[in-house]
Amino acid sequence: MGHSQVEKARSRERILTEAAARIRDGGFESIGVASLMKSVNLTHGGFYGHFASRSELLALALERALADGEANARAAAGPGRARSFAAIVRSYLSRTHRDAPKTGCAIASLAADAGRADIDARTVMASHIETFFATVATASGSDDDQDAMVAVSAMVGALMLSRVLPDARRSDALLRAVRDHLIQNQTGSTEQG
Amino acid sequence: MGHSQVEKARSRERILTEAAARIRDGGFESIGVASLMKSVNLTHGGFYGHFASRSELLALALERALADGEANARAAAGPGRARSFAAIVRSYLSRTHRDAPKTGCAIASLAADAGRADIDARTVMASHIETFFATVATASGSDDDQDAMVAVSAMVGALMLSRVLPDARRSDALLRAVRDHLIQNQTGSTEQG
DNA sequence: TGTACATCAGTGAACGCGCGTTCACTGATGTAC
DNA sequence: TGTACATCAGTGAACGCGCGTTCACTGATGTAC
Repeated sequence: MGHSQVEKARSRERILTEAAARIRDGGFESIGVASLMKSVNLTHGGFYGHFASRSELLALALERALADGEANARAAAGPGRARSFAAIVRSYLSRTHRDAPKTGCAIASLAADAGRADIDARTVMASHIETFFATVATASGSDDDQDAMVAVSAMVGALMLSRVLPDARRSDALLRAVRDHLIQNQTGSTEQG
Repeated sequence: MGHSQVEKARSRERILTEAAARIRDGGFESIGVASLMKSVNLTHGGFYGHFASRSELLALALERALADGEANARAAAGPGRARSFAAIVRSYLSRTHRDAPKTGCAIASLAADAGRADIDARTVMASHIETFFATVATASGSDDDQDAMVAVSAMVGALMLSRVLPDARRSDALLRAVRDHLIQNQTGSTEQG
């Protein structure tokens, strides 16, 4: 059993990573200290050597989840390549993304929870929402973010709704409809028929 | 203290109504049997005279919340008048709606929770999502619901995101951007510049 | 390099608390006569 | 209409359970000499 300082840092990392995945999958309430530690092969007592409280962990896990989702989006267009607006939309509204909330956009998974949370959580998520707006605005070559707001709202909404629909065909159809619409009416640039 | 059958039915109604408001405000986890009963001026023991379990109440409260939200939307355009697409969008993306989740659209409040829930909850919400698609399609005079899907996704996404943003000005700007965009590019009818 | 000791990451039993649920009870309701 | 009684809506104490948190302990780590 490892007890070195290096391993402690690794343990903390594993706890945080697991927590970030879990909150996206099942919401904040899905995290219990005991079960979280168990899934990382530690016992619950050790938790407090890493975090002051469950609440502190949740705050850190939210930041981690948001950063994770952003990093995933960044990687989506392929290594090194700049993301086009279409590439962002295609990966965000893919079945892959819909079916993997654990590793996906934390804004879509946790916006409702954040909306009910304290000002700190909302502020943290807000900065990531603004980043998303800016990223989309840039990708579509727009100077103001009005159209980016529309595109981001549609993407987040469609992803969330697609995760509710139990009929796979309808869920797919929803993703496809929003994807096609956004790509055809390239927000930010001139309207295309 | 009333104990008649009529009052029992009223009690049940008050519990359900309160629960439907609460889950939209704070999610399913915000409902505790004791505190729910207390806010309706009853004691926790009586709960089980009305519902078999907390879980049964939650299922009923979800249906009620979804129906409530829909009824509100139906009333939004004024009594008796058919809702135009623009009227739907304006009321859905109003600051009033954003600031009153308790009485607002349960899809926006609970989509993430539903996405994580069992098939029953997802099926119930799915039928209301489909109704929303159909309502918007009809209001915009379209025969297929592709464009309605886009509009609904954008509305739901924008409402949720607007509830996260702590800066009122940014939140307002988001609602306005999506509202204006949807109304200008009347989905379903011919594109307008 | 080897030994002695302090540190500290992780263990697991124990805690207090709040929760959903049960149940014996109370007293108003409503029916039978 | 009035009385006697059964019903049953609501009460509140008590339950078992799981949770977050604490803490005395263990044994590997890593430092001092």
